[in-house]
Amino acid sequence: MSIVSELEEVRSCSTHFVLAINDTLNVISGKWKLPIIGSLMYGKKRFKELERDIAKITPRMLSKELKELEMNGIVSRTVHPTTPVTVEYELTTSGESLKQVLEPMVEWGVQHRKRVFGK
Amino acid sequence: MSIVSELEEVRSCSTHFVLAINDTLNVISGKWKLPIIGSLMYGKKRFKELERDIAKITPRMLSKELKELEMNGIVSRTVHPTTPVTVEYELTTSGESLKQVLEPMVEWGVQHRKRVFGK
DNA sequence: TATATCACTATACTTTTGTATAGTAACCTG
DNA sequence: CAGGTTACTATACAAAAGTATAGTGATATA
Repeated sequence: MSIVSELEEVRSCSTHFVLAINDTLNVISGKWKLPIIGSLMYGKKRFKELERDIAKITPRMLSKELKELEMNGIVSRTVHPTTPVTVEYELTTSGESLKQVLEPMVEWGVQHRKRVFGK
Repeated sequence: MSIVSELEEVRSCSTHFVLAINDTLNVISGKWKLPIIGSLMYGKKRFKELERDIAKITPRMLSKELKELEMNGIVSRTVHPTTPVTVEYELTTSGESLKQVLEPMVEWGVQHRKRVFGK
């Protein structure tokens, strides 16, 4: 089935429509996923670099969210056998492609804020 | 400040970028907001109609989420003094404009599912 | 008079999500 | 050989989000 006709079908059924959006939502929701993705959009980073980049994140949460992002194919993890080991996290092509959904969210967010708290 | 130059600024700063996306995310996140919005995309609905439309939602959650959506200017609430009272919920123009962010999410969600569970 | 409809609200509870704090193992530097 | 670096994990706890169940008041119908 082509992507175009599949999208037609999903759009026509409220249940499938909501499910597809939830697939996307699950990937980016959680308190720290966006800050992590945002940071990785500037290039690959090591664990400690992310920890320093993202104010107030704890190593537990960073580790947890990175694992989920990796499972979802959004980031890749590469271990370099240096001493001490260094681990690099990087956006996959799927991760990069999230820009197409984040960009409209930025636009809507900015416009919404204007509507809510005057111009 | 124009919307265009403002978007430029937001895109250039990781913190503002994440904040704008979170403004959007907060409006649509929660287990029941998308089903509600999805249902209202087919036209105005009364409380009981929404309750019947959305499988397994409790009146408590429906009431709670509708209140939040109303506060955020996504839905409007109109009371008709019939007996018993009927209350109609409808998407505002802000609510309708969410389509511009939901549509890319549908596309990404469908493509992501293909990538994750084979074609 | 008994039951049903409408649009909710109240109370108590469980589950999920996130925080705080400390610790691990391997190695390098002073 | 004490202290710092790396990338984490373990345990306990607090807060937020969601569920289950019952009840409200006005009115209409059987």
